[in-house]
Amino acid sequence: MGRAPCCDKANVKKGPWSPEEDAKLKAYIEQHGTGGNWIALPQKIGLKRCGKSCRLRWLNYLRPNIKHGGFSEEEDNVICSLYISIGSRWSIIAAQLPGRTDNDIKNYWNTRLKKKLLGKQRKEHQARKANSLKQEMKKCIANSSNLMVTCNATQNPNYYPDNQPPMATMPSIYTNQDIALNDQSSIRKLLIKLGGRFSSNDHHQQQQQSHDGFDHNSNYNNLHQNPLDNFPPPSSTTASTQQFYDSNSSFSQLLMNTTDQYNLEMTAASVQMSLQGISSNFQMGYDMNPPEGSSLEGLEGSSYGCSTSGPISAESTNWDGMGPLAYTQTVSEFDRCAQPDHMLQADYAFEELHSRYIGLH
DNA sequence: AACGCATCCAACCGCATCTTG
DNA sequence: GCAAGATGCGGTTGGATGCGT
Repeated sequence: MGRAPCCDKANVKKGPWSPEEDAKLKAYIEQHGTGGNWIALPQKIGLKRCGKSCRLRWLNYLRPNIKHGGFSEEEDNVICSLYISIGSRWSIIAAQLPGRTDNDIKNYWNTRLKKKLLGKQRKEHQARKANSLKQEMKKCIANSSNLMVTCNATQNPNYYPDNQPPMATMPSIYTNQDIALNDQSSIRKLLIKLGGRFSSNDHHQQQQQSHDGFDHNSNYNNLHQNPLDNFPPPSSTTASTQQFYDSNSSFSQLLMNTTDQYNLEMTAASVQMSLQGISSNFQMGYDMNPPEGSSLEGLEGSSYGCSTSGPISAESTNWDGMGPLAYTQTVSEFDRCAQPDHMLQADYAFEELHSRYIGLH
């Protein structure tokens, strides 16, 4: 048995409220209150409106002390901070901002604040990259390669358990200091939110032990405490993620469409991590073909890259100890990204690697 | 001036949760 | 404990408006 409609759909007025309707509703509620029954309210007043519509009109527009527009910088920060912490719980966010309604905040976020933050982040990133990254990355890759060829692939699953090789310098390209949210991790979380969340499958996958018996999750968990994990992902985001993946068989393929500059960054970051024996639950990206003479020679980059997952290891970084590869490695957390926004995802990928790197030192 | 496109935001819709009998 | 109705919430829609060409 289906639910009975809350009102007679055929006889209720829809669309914008007239000043007369507003006046009637306002006068009645100010004098009598809502009476605890919105459904019965329109009949009492003589309005041809659905009770839900009356409630919405009162809460979002007519009740006293409502503010519209003109969000301050401080309010922007509150909204962003809460969005990072609790997601799109607009009613909770609105409760922290007197005079603001959930609908108003939601509209403000969707139409302005989100774009403002994304625009700033991207603009800064691109400018910074244009100025300094090429030089730094060249140096970084050169250092990493020199170190890598000295590695012994027979060492333990962590690759460098006892004798840590010297570190090459990672470029510090993510500072985001003049965004309203000043700390990098907040921005990172925000970008994750903008892209999507872990699906339950993703999370489950992260909890699995790696095939080599090493507990890769310990590092993972330490570095990826996501305060949102306690909240189930919204169905729409999950669907969106799925839709995105349906049209992009793997993120790594998508990655190939981003800039060469980015591939360089990813490569450098991956190599650096492997040098440190950082054990992370990685998914191999779309890579180049295995080098000549490797036992994996003949495997196409795409088939290998898209099907392999696991920790950074001798196998994934050094191909039978033959030296560093110029492959691109992507993190499995990319599953979070729901929006086909290449640059944002690329930004986040490297930033994620960078965060892990920083987190371990 | 006219047209098309982008943006904004009030209002709607459907679903989940809460309340009541 | 259950069913029905009421309420609250968040995603989405579509009309109004602004802006560029």
